Amino acid sequence: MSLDARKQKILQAIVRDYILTAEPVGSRTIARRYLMDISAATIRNEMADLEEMGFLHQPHTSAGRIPSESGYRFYVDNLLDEATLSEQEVQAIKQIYHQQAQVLENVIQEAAHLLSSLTDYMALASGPQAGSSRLQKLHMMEVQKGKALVVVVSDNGLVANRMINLPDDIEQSDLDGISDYINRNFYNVTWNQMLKSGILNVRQDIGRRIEQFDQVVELIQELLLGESTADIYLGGTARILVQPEFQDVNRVRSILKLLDHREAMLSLVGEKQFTDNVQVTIGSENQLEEVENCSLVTALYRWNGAPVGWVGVLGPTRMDYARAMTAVREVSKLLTDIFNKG
Amino acid sequence: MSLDARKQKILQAIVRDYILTAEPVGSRTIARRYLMDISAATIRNEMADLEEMGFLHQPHTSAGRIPSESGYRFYVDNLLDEATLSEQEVQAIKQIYHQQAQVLENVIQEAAHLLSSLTDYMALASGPQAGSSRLQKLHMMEVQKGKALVVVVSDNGLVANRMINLPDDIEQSDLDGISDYINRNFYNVTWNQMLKSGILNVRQDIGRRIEQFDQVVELIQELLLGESTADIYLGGTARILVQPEFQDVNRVRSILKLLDHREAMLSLVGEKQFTDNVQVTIGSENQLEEVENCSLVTALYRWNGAPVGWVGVLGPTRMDYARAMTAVREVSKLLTDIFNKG
DNA sequence: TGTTAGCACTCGACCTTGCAGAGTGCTAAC
DNA sequence: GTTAGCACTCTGCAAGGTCGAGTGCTAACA
Repeated sequence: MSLDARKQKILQAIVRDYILTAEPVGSRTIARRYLMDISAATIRNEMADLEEMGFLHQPHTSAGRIPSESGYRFYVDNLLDEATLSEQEVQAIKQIYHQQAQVLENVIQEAAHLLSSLTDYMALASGPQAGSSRLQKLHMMEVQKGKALVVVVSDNGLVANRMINLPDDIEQSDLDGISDYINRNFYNVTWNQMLKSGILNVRQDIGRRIEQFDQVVELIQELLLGESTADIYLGGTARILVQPEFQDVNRVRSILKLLDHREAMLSLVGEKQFTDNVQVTIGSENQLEEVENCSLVTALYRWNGAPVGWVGVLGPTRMDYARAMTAVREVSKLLTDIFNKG
Repeated sequence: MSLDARKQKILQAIVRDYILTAEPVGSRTIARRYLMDISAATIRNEMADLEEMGFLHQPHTSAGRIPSESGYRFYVDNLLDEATLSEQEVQAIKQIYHQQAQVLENVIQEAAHLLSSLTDYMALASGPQAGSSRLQKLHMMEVQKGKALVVVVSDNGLVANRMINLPDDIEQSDLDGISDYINRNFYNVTWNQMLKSGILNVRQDIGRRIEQFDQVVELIQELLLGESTADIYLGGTARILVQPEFQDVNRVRSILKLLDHREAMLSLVGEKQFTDNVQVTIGSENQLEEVENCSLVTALYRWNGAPVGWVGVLGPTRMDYARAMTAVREVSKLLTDIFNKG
């Protein structure tokens, strides 16, 4: 039994209506509201088929149908109409672009808020994490006797810093020597290349002089590999509570627990995502069971051409996918534009 | 009518029982469970008095009594017994202290998690914000042609950095000149003193050479005055949902909305708090209406003797104040210890 | 004068019952 | 292959009844 045109139309109608109302959809509703040229009885027959094929299910005998995860999946892959943003919404996006003083964190945070207000779901955004970027500059500055600040910059413009302790006999000139050495030998070099060309040897040479040189190496590694427990920005956490499926506190709890484990949130998106398309993960397609009745819509943003982070929304599986996808796409474009204009 | 010893005992019993059960407390319960030497009828009379005095109220005629905000206030100020932490809990605290690689953000985040798990409420912590600290060191490094990173360190060990654009004709040696000048003239100087001794003049001198010198000044100001929208760390957001008063989603919503406005969360604690004691704010004593049926227990932590940030828990007004206060006190001490040992 | 027992009363929580409405599956007719 | 009709199922809701916890008041007691 294949999904002929009529079945597809019916499935589409059911998904749309359910997204709108959050109530199980009956055959009569479909006949009246969406497909006035066929009767409810016919639709009932088709619905029975669709249920057997796994695209729908019934909460109980005398209720309407609800799309299953495969139902949503088919809808997203085949039946979706592009959504468009209103002129007003487009303006709201542009406003961020033209904003003053674009400090990295603020821009991403604003983007998350914007995305959440566009979709009415909870928005997530990762801070930029350079996958395998290159060392641009390292600097060590003595801040007070016995304490120095190490600052590392990558070619993507990311910055990391850490305070380290020094033995008493080290002076700023020694630090300059070390950072000069590193800058000369490892400029524009990735972490992997560093390993090969011997940053570990440097560690041995210098290790005697700076006990905590390990921390410097670690800092470089974290920055270049993007392995730091990078920042996650959230927007509209409270908005998910508006959705009728989250009226029950127990359902919300598992999502909120995620907020406590930001490293877990990074894993939500994972590494599969290296396409420019908007990605949709529906229900249990997500690895984390905390969000097994949620869907996630995400997209990458880029910095100097390379993907460095992502934005997305998390909502119920009964999500307005068309709208969410458009909003996520536009906001990710916005971030890419902002980061590449400077 | 004054609060004689017996009334105090009864109030104490009611608050304790209500904290425990979250159910309105009846006279019989008190007589049986707490004060077996007086009868329920007597307690009823006393309770009527306590209600008239504003320490209790009744949800409806035939229900028990619930402490009012003034009831909690009197309890916290006069009737509280010190709580103690279990050996196990003390160990958990010490564990953070002895942890490796104490990166600032991680330590504070861990502290928030710890505090939340100790109390079962939501924990908040501000990142260090130096109130009026002193410039320790400024460094400007050219990262690529036309782009420089400015790094500023305060005497509290706080670090801020920002990327600025440069005109083409500026080189690293020029940047060094400028930062040398600032370091020589403003070392160990507060923002207020800088204004007096003329950082604005410097701006005029140098302004011609670096268009974006404003941003450098702004960065210094933000760091020294602690006016940056500093980081707020949260722990156990999901835990508040366990409390019976937050079974209703609408009550949770207003709290979660706070999470979206981190600058508002800073204002929760505000400036009144410059004592070393643990501070308790009950219900509408809080400025923000979002938390009008919550209580907040906070304490400062210090860095080199100066108060730089705070930790606290947010829970229902029916909070185990004794325990919360002890936990908050210990965790704030922990942070102070950690920051001062290095 | 303060304390206590007893009693009538109140109110919410909970259960049962009955009904209306929405929706289905099946069958027979078109 | 499509449709109308019908019996059946299940939820949601409102009405009514009972139970139990708790109160305020009064009268008796120490």
